[in-house]
Amino acid sequence: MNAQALTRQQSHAATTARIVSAARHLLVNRGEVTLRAVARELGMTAPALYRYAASHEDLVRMVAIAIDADVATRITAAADEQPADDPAARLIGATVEFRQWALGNREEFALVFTNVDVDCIDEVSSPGTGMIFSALLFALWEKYQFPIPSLGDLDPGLAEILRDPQVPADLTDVPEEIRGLVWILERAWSRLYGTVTLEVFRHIDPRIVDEAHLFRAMIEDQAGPLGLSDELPRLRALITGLLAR
Amino acid sequence: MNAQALTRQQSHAATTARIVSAARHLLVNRGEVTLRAVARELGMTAPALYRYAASHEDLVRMVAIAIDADVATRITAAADEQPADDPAARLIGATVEFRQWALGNREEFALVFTNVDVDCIDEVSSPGTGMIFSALLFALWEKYQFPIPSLGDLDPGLAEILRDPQVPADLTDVPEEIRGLVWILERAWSRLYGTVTLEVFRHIDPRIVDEAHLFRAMIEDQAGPLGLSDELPRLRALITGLLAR
DNA sequence: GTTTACTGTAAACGGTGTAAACTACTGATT
DNA sequence: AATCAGTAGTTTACACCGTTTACAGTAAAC
Repeated sequence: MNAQALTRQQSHAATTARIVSAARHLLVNRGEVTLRAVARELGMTAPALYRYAASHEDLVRMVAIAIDADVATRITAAADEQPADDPAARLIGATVEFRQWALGNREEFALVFTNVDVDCIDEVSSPGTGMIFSALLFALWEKYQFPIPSLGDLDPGLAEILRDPQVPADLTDVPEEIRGLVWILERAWSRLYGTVTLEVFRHIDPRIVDEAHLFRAMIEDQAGPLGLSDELPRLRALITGLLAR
Repeated sequence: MNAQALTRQQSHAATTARIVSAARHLLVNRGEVTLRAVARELGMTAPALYRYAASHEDLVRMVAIAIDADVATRITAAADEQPADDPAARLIGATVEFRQWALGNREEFALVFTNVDVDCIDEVSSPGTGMIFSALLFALWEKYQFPIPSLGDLDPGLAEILRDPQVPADLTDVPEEIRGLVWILERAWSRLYGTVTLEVFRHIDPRIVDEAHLFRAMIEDQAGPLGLSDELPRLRALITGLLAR
């Protein structure tokens, strides 16, 4: 019973995957996702898709989740390209990969990261982008021991939030002294997210985007607080190499 | 002849304004702009709109331009609420106003500032958001004379871009020593834009958005480089007052 | 006073999301 | 192994969308 029942829902999952894949393909190529176009791509009719998605909005949400998982995979792979004992290079690798992916896939980036409607992504069980950067930053701290603000020095309301963070779920069961790391994480993420979004939507001189001046400046800004001042020349070269690909 | 000819194109401009207004109303309330809904709002039929907009995309672009002009007006008004001889307060006022407007009008913000298609806004003749902040920052420098990076110290490619900037057009005919101010402007704008976008799209703990912790931290980050360290306590209070409204 | 240009309508075409009814098929139950 | 139920798909239909075409009225231009 189990084997065949699995076969059934496996086939369901398989065509679901094909649907999402076709939808992503359409998003990238045509710039929009249409139920009928997706169905056409699979040799089906549009109403058939309602066996797999409750609505068009639901399908788009599935696409967004798939993209999110994809970028998470890419970022992780980029970090793993660097030595395991070099958390600075790993963080840089993931950061550059995120930026390059965003610039190369503007529609997908816009769907996942600057969308008013689709926001149920954070609830997904798989480790999202935020959690990956969280882990990379934690590894960086373990090696470099850069200063972490004490929760007592921060605004009381902010400290309370940091004691019970929502997004980076893998920082639970972490001692009080390190909770300030969450604040550093949020601020670093805001800088990366903000810079990449600005670049993607071109609200700045395009030449600055092309030559990545702002992106580099953003990273170098953060090197000091993250204890990476001494590593900067080496990391600069690493960034140049990664950007050149 | 002139008076009546003006009357004609004035009426054209008037109904154009009514169309754009109705479209903005629909964008805010229904979350989308359709030609038929706009026409219904004005007691017309959809094809009539083609006398005023070449296409649906064109109409959306007109809406985006109207929103951009609106936010420019609001920001300018917010700056003018502060004393003319207090450029720090004026910059803070405009910055807070921009953030509050963005959080209160997410659809409109998304249309103008995080849109892949609509990008012809920069070409508009009226002074856009970027130019307003540019003027405010220049006034700030005139009073506080904070250090400006020399173009020679920067990356040569970057220096060349800064000598011939595209976006802030009112910085032409400005001496070489001040051209580094453009770089400061771009970086400050990237931080404001990035923080606000992150807050609008809620890619961070919502409580941090509600209590504006990240927004305040972003501003305080920039106080030092902008020569405002001594003014910080006073500006902090100003921000609190502006946010409370 | 005639002509011209502008502003609007009506009808229609193809495309969209979605609901309902219906038909095969196929995996699970007996 | 035969039956049954639910799954996956189609067909049809509806309301809405952007857009084009042809046409009518009306105000301006000469």
